[in-house]
Order: sequence, then structure tokens, then C-alpha cells
Amino acid sequence: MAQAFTGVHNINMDAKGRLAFPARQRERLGPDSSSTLVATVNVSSPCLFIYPQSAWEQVLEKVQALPTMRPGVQNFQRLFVGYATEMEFDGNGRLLLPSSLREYAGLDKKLVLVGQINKFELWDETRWQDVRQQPVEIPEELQSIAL
Amino acid sequence: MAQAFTGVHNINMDAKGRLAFPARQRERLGPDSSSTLVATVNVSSPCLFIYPQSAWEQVLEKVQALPTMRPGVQNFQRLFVGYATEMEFDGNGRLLLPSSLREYAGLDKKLVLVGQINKFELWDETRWQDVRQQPVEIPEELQSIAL
DNA sequence: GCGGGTAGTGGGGAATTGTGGGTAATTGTG
DNA sequence: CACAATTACCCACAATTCCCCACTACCCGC
Repeated sequence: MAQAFTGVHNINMDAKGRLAFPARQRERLGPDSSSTLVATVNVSSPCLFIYPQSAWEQVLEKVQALPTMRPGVQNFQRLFVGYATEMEFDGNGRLLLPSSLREYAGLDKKLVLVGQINKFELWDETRWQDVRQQPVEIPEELQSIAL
Repeated sequence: MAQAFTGVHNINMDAKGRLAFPARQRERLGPDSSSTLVATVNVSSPCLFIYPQSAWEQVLEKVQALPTMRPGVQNFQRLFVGYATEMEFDGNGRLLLPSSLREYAGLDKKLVLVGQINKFELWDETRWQDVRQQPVEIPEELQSIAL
């Protein structure tokens, strides 16, 4: 893994659906500024995932390996793979989000970009606030590791 | 595999049953713009499959290899193979869908084209919304992998 | 505090893409 | 064989996208 993505950033989307990726995070994607990203939906939360191309390919392999005919799997693949869209930065370091993805995540003007190790999550600010204020229940898996 | 098809696109079908395939997706089908596609029905969902010719041939081989006398198999083959129709783009990059397929999938004016790796799914917009809004239950297999 | 540089924002306009018919060709039917 | 209906092809207009440039805001060093 190249470098883990972390950090929470407030960013704005303009009227054309373009969003300025924070410069610092852009550098982490690779010294070459012209890297390709893949955005798709998080099927279990109203937000988007944004992967660097290479990370996406790894995830896609895992997803393809799932038993397609199992109930639930097909639905998941349909959304997760279906919404996946390649994106590149424009000359000003901005990404153009497809309208279908904007709609899915209810993205308005004010967004929040959250680093998540191998990917980013992108939230509409209001929904992010909702999630942030909900109490975190500690799952069992967490109780067995030291932080 | 040449390139995985992904992305969700809203497209319109005109009064003549022609639908404008998004230019970007058309390019992925092959640099040669005059490629042949095969459309057929998805027997387990009210939508159509659209394959590039080469992918269709691979699928057809597998379908032919099925044990025809097994209950259900014949029914499946009858629909899946029976509805399959070759299509080509007109000069403007549009496809003309046979009315039998339009009818099967309940296609009206507003459609949704969904990339699914080796093929596309084509939905009527209202039915797509239904599917999308159903809660995705995360199958067991998925709970054990990291995305 | 001033200046230089980088980052973020906004918008204009060219090029591409999508849409709607009109007309010719072809097919099917009586 | 003639006619009607459908299909295929073509052209022109409308809409959208993309690319580029210019401006503002902010940060940093001097």
C-alpha cells in the first residue's frame, strides 16, 4: 500500500458538479498528478467511495469472486459495480462527479471528504453531521484488539 | 477482458424506439465504432442484458453446455436464447431495440443503462428506482471481505 | 505588513453529444 | 402487382460537456 489516506476535509462543489480535491490529498495519490480515480457508491451508507485506480482493481477482483447467483450478492454487485465511474482531474485539480453519483449520495454544495486508508468517503455535510452525532456502538471484533 | 463496463447513465428512448448509447461507453466497446451488440432478457429481473458480440459468444457457449433436460433449464434457454437479438449502431450512435424486448422490460421513454463488467443492464427508470431503493442486505460472503 | 506563490472559484465558448424529424428504401400484405 | 407499414439513412438543430483562462483568497516567507 502506497500511503494510507486519513483526514477530514470540508470541500465545496460548484454549480457544475466539480469539486476541488484538497491539494495535500492529491499529492498522496501519487507524485504524478494525472492519476485516475474511481468513484462508486457505499451500498450501506448514503455516501460515495473514491478509490485510486490500483486500489479499485483489487477491490473489483474480490467483488467479482463472489458467488453471483447468491441472493443479495447480485443486488450488491449491480449497485457497487454499476455505479463505479472513472474520473480524472481537470487542469485545476478538480473532479467532475457524474450526476448519478451526486444524486445517490444527495450531494449538494457543502461536502465532507474523509480518508479511509485505501479510499476516501465523500459525504454531503448534513448527512455527515447526522452520522457523526450518532453514538458509536463497539462491535465485538473491536473488543479483541488494542488501539 | 478488454475493459470492464461500469457506470450508471440515464438515457432517453425516442418515439421510434431508438436509444442513444452514451459516447464514452460506445468507445469502450471497441475502437471500431461499428461493433455489433446482442441484447436479450435477464430472466431473473425485469431488465435487458446487452453484450458485445464477443462476450455474447462466450456466454452462449456456456448456455449451450447446460443439461437441456434438467427441469428449468429448457425454460431458461428458451427465453434467454430466444430473445437474443443482434443490433448495430446507426450513424448517430443509436440502437434500435426490437419491440419484443422493449415490451419484456417495460421500457418507456426514460431508461437507465448500468455497466456490469462484461455486459450492460438496461432498465426502465421506474423499475430501476424500485431496485435501488430496496435495502441491500449484505450477504454473508461480503461480511468477510474489506472493500 | 508586503509580495509572491499556491490553492480554490467561477465562467465563457468551442467541440462534442443527443434529439427530432424528413425522406428513401425495403418489407410485408392484400 | 400495388399499396401500406415499417425500417434505415441522413441532415440539421439543441443541449451538454469539456477545456481553458482569469480572478480571488489564502498561506508563507521575507
